[in-house]
Amino acid sequence: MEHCFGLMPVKPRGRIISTARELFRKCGIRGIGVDAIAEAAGTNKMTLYRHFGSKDELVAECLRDVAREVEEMWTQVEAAHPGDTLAQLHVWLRCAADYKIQDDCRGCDMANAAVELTDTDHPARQVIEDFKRKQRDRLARLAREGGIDDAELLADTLILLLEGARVSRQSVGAEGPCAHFMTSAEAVIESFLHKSGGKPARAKRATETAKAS
Amino acid sequence: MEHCFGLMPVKPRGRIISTARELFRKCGIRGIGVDAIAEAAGTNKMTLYRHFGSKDELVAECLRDVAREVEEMWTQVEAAHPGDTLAQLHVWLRCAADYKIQDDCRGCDMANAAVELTDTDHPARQVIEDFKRKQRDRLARLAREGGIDDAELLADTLILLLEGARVSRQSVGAEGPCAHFMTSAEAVIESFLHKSGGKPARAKRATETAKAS
DNA sequence: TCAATAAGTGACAGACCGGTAACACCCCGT
DNA sequence: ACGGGGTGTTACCGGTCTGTCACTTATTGA
Repeated sequence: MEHCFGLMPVKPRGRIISTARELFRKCGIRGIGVDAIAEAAGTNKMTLYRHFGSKDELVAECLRDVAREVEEMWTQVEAAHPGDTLAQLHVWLRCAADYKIQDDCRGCDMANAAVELTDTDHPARQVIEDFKRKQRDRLARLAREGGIDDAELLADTLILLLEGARVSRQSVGAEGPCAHFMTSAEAVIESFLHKSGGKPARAKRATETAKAS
Repeated sequence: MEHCFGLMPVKPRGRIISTARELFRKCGIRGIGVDAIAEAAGTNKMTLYRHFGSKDELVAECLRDVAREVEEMWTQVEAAHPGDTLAQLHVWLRCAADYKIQDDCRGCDMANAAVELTDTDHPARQVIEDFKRKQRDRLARLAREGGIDDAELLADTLILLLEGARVSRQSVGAEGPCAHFMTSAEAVIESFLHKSGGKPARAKRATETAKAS
């Protein structure tokens, strides 16, 4: 019996990660077994264990893969609006909002894993924390360089809104509170801009100098 | 061997629900077995199944118990500030914020269950959706009666903030973005009050009364 | 070409899971 | 006193889970 892997990586390791991410998302981490993952990836359990050592390590590696993907997305966002940090912020929000539209959306892989993996010593924990912390710092920097006074507070508020939208979608669906995510976020940014008063011009230059480094 | 159940209900059924809620929260729904729950509740698996029929039904019943508890909390909040809906809103936020301070906080049971129970036909799904929908309507009503123009948007924004705070706490801990939840929420309410313009006199008074408590 | 490395196979261990059966017990109201 | 319902106990079923072993086959690079 021959398998047909569309855009799948050729090497087993890549296929396993790709398949595992998909199945973890669909069934939950505890809801799918390594055997099923290996079979869906067109390989077998032994090869999976030779590459990852344990299911927990596979989970951690999948989340590292997610982090890499998001990192790529960020470089694209920066390339699309070089120097204009506020525009980058808006594009980022738009990306997140669009992502939530998808039918099979199951929220944030990182946050879901944090909910499901109750063991605080799980190897994926560090990955999750690092990722979320980096995301927070990046957002705060964007806001700061965008000339917003209370940049940290804005960043945290936006993060809470996004995390909330993703988790709310799984509770009450796409027509629930998460439907207004974009409006909420834009309104929050607007109110912070008004608080900061009028110095967005200099802020823009500051961003460019920062990028030059 | 005698057990010592502090404030536990006397009847097995009550003890099972109470214990199950605690263990589901600590270990995750899929992370604890019915046998362990029954034993921790000072009874056995057979009694558990005679009362609930299946683990899935036990989960649903636990969430119904959560909903009952929150309902009680709401009646207390209303009793504390009768008629002053904005004050009720603030107290509700404060309760949620205080709850998140706890060390063993694992976020919202409902949302966590929605993340963990990937099967859309799970009996707990209906409980979750009903609960979240009711919560949303109640918040919107409070905001509307508090004289806020865009009451639905404010309600949804606050819900997203709260859900986000709860899930973020599990990813990056209490010192992450969720630490600013109260500040974020108050700022959002404030900006909505300003937008509403015309009739903030009554609303503003309500805010101050809430702060005074 | 040939050797080293990667990948596939089937079986198995040991644990745990949800759920059921049969039977003994104990308390409580009549 | 007695009868019945709620409860406790033990054993068991079939299934699934993670992880391992021994062995065969394919791939690759020198």
